[in-house]
Amino acid sequence: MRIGELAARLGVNPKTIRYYEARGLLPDPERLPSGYRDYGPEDETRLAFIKTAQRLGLSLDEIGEILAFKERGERPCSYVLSVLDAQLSDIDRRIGELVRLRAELVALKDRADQLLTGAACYCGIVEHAGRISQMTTR
Amino acid sequence: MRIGELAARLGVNPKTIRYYEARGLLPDPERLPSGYRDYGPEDETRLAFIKTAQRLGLSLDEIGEILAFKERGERPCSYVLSVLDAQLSDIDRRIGELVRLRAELVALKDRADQLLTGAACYCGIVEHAGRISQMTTR
DNA sequence: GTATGCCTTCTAGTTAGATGGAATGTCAAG
DNA sequence: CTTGACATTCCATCTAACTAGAAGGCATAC
Repeated sequence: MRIGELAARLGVNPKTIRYYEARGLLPDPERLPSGYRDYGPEDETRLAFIKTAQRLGLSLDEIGEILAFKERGERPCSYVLSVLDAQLSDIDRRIGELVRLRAELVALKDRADQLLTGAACYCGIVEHAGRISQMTTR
Repeated sequence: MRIGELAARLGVNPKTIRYYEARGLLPDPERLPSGYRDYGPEDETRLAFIKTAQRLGLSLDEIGEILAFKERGERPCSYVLSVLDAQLSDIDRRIGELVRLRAELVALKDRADQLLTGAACYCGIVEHAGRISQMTTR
């Protein structure tokens, strides 16, 4: 598959894919006789992984380290292990924080549900609807 | 407490606090006779919330909406509720993804532990130690 | 009484991550 | 055989979120 199709499947800009390649996050792809990049399903998997990890707050550098490590068949050094450990405990902390934030939002919503008796109402926030919908659909 | 102390407690730059104030994330604080900003514990709580939410991937705009909503005593409109719902389901999705990523990292680490028999070893990644430690200590 | 901290406003630079545009080349359909 | 969608590279620009510096002035601490 060519870059446009891969980009469309994952909902990213083709430029972003070339950018990731330049940053070493994606391997140099096969090329068609025409010189076009030719991607397979494993590239799609890898790109999806990058996007997911990114949503979770990992930087491209961190994601690159994880990917490099996944590829490396050789013996890892203890330094690499410690990086991995650090990432793990970081993730644990984040899960905890997310759970707490979730609880807070739920409480907020419960309070809101009680206040809302059914009829539509007007409030200042709606005037920002444009900005908010941009915000929530990105 | 003045801006410097608040900044130090939370580990942020004083400039960042003024920046948040300018963005409307923090309320205009009380002022000392001297004109200095005077913060109380509730400001610290709020700033800590901002920083946590940010680590979890929310943008300053999103955080602002949540905070504005928390403050608003009046009846929320159903639009606001739907924004809150969207944020909640987003958070649920992220928790799930984090748990999966965690499992993946654990598997990776287990494989690594097996390979590592005890002695130190050299590997290419160590040559990037500078970059990595920058990365993991940020 | 002199550092050091904070105030204001303004301007400008930084980083990460991505995106846009120009100039040029390739491919598939009609 | 041309037209429009896509590809290439290179360079430049954009956004979010800071962060820094300067100018000029008052405040507080040792």
